[in-house]
Amino acid sequence: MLLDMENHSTLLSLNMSPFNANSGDSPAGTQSSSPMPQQYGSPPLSTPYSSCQQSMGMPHPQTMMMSHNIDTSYLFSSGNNSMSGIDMGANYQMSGPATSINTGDIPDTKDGIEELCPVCGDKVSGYHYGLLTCESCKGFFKRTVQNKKVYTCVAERSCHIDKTQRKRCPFCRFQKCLEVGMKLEAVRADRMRGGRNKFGPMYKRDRARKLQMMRQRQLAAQTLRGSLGDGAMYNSPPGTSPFANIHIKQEIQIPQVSSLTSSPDSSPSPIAVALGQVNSAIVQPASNNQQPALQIVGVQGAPTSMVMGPENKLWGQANSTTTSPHSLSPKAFQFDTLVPGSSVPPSSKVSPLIRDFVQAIDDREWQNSLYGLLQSQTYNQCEVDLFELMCKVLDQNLFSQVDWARNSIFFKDLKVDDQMKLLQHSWSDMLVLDHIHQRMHNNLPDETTLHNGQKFDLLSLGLLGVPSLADHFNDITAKLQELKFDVSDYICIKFLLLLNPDVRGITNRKHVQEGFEQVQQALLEYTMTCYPQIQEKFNKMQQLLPEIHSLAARGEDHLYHKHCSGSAPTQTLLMEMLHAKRK
DNA sequence: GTTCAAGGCCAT
DNA sequence: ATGGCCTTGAAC
Repeated sequence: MLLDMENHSTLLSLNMSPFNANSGDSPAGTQSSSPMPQQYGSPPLSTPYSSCQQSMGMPHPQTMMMSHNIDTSYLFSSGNNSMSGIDMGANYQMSGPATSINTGDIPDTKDGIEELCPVCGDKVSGYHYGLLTCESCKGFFKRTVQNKKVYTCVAERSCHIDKTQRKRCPFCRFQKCLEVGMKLEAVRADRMRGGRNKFGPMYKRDRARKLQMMRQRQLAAQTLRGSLGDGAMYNSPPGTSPFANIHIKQEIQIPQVSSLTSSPDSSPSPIAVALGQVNSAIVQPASNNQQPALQIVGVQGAPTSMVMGPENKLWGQANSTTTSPHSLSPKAFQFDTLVPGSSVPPSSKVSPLIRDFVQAIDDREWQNSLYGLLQSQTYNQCEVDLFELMCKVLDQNLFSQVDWARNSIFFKDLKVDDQMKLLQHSWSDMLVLDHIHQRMHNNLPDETTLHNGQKFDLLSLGLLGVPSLADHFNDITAKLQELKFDVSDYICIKFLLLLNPDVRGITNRKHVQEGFEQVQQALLEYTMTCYPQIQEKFNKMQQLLPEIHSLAARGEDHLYHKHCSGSAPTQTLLMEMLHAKRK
């Protein structure tokens, strides 16, 4: 089940690859040696994070991996999502449009965009080491890398970094530089001056995107002005007008999963952790990414369902470039909130089992997580690898799925071994089914524009990255639509996929079988009672399961081969699932 | 020739 | 050590 240990060890180097300039395409082809000191590559695996006083100048590989760990641990948060502990200080201000709107000029990127440094919030002076930062953070980053500085945090490795306090803790400042995406490999080992590096085209594209976004905003503002009358928006107090002063305040709610790919050798496998194999302990989300992310505390029996804290801001409303999540209620499908004409049957006709199933669905959370991840992953990034991003989203969905399962009736009573086997067998089917559900019942679009302007193909999530499966996917969706496939059907089918008594090696097959049959019975009664006009709805739905399975299996193959060719992130739950099935 | 993101310099 | 300003030089 666990990934091979050798994978774990290669992982360290793999994980460092973005920062290791020894690859063939180092900037300007000049990098001849890693700027990192030795301990960078050989972390003390046995005592990770043991002390913040530990002298560690350059970020430890493990601190770079914290995202993964946080991500794992979020499954175990008990209603106290502390992701807000990651304070990116991320003011991404675009005040340019205000000027341009007033003057009617089309701004250029230099005058039009006034962004704040993602590290400290100071004024940006240009692109430095991969992204727009201020002059001081540029210099700080350069000095740190060039001189192989070793910093220590005297506090909790979570110091707030802003313009006035950035000098206080270089350790945390450098951590933040890395978090926001400053690139080590852009610092030249040979100190050659001048010229351009491989990031040049990226900066150019980023500039073009920003310009385009500004123009779109300006257009929108002009349209709005036209419809509201000229004075309308200028009379608003600062910050209240939709366009006069556009602030895109970003709060990272889902940790970046860019380092989702790694964990120390000694750590349990993602799925084992996710399932709570670790002494049934609750793993608390790290309050910030500087700390041991997988803190195992000895709290037993605490609630483990994940509830977004109120501090988790949704996808920025001001962000006009990204499709907003649909207005979903916290629990999107409550039978009692039935509206006339809705396809959801009245609660009186629904068995308590199904009612409970449906009420446990939280689609708003699903979409928040999705858009939150897309947001955090593209934060101040000129361009991201869309396939890699898709894998990260799938991985996150997988974590959510494990979390859902482990809190679900029938499943939660099983031993972890059985749970693993069931999940290994059904995860991809369930991912596909989830996507069908999000698309059918929550109008999930097939595409969204990321914060950096790139288009992200949401449908590819449902296709597990295989575009050619779109027809098959649409065909299945159409058939389900004909059957008036509703939310109750969805969740029951999901349980049937999960509680598959035919999975090999299940020790407590009887319990799985009982659960399966109870859900089957409930679904059968439900379809007969609520959809008597649809002949054989139950059977027809069941007949579609092999089709979903075949689609998912093709997606799995594709992902597996991408992984084997080195194109997919490693050491993710997703990849572990792919490997598990092939063992 | 111009641009602009690298590295360097030096007052603080 | 910091950070504002200067110099450099490949890409355009």
